Amino acid sequence: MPGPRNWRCGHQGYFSRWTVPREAILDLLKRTSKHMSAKEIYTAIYKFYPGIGLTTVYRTLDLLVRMGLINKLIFGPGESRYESKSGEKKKTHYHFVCTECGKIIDYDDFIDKDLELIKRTEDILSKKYDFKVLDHNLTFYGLCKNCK
Amino acid sequence: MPGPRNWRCGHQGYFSRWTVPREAILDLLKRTSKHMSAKEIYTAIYKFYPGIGLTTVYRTLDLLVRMGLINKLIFGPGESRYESKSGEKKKTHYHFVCTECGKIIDYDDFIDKDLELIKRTEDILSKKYDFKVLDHNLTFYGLCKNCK
DNA sequence: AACGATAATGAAAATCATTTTCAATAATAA
DNA sequence: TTATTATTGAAAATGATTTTCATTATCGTT
Repeated sequence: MPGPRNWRCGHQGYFSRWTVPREAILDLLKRTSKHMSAKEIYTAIYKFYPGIGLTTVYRTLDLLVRMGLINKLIFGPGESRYESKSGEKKKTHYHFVCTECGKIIDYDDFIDKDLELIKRTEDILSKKYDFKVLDHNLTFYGLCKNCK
Repeated sequence: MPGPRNWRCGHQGYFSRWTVPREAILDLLKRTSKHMSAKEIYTAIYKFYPGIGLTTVYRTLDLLVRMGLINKLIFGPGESRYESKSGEKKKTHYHFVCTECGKIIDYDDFIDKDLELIKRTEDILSKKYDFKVLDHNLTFYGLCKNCK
């Protein structure tokens, strides 16, 4: 069944028509383990659906982010990258980024302690600064084994 | 004494002349507690040094980042922001970013536990993935007290 | 203190990622 | 099957940053 589960009756005002490009982009991101940029997604879809436009890719990615189906990753200057929250990578994870070659490694080892700490920090700081925490980012930068 | 300490004899190949714009930009960042964008820095310097160019601001910020004197902060799409590592804010700290109004709060409370955990994570993961960790980013996103 | 080599500068143009505009297309309700 | 209009794609616009290049100013040498 195509589209987000129950889209026929419950797409919650995010969209009104589930289209071929939307299905193709969501499906691609669910199947890949990579962290793809808009242009990479465009190129991949273009191979089997040459009618695709880069503008539509950007618009669809924005929609999927708002729907909470994918994450937008901003590791530094240049292109943003996207990953699905379901499919290939459903577990919460963080990232290593190689500043030399751009390689990205997902890690979810020992993440319980990380999450515990982050929860604690959120609690303390939301009280102290009266700040409602909605999201966070923990990323490590360095050199991968090929570049160091 | 202007410039990075000992620049006369020890600027380590980063530059060969310490100029008025460089001094002005580094000085501004040392004195402010804000996280300023290139354009904001340009506007601030322009008030007392109207000869300044935005290009020079970008070039100088890049130099200071490479020298390790300032941090470049990328919180999301749009402008990058910069903060001095010495002066106003010498302690290691992390950030809260309000996604509504853009307000940024520095925090360094309870950061010892954060740092300890991050150190441990770095150790474990650099072994497992053979990755040399050089830097990391921990940022919280949400709504500040005025926006929530 | 002035000179000279050249590093650094600033204005304008170029670039890159992303967003907007708008006429054409296609998804869905009737 | 048709009609409505949300969605699309191409092209233009935008915003942040980088590059180009002729001019300027720093600082080692005189």
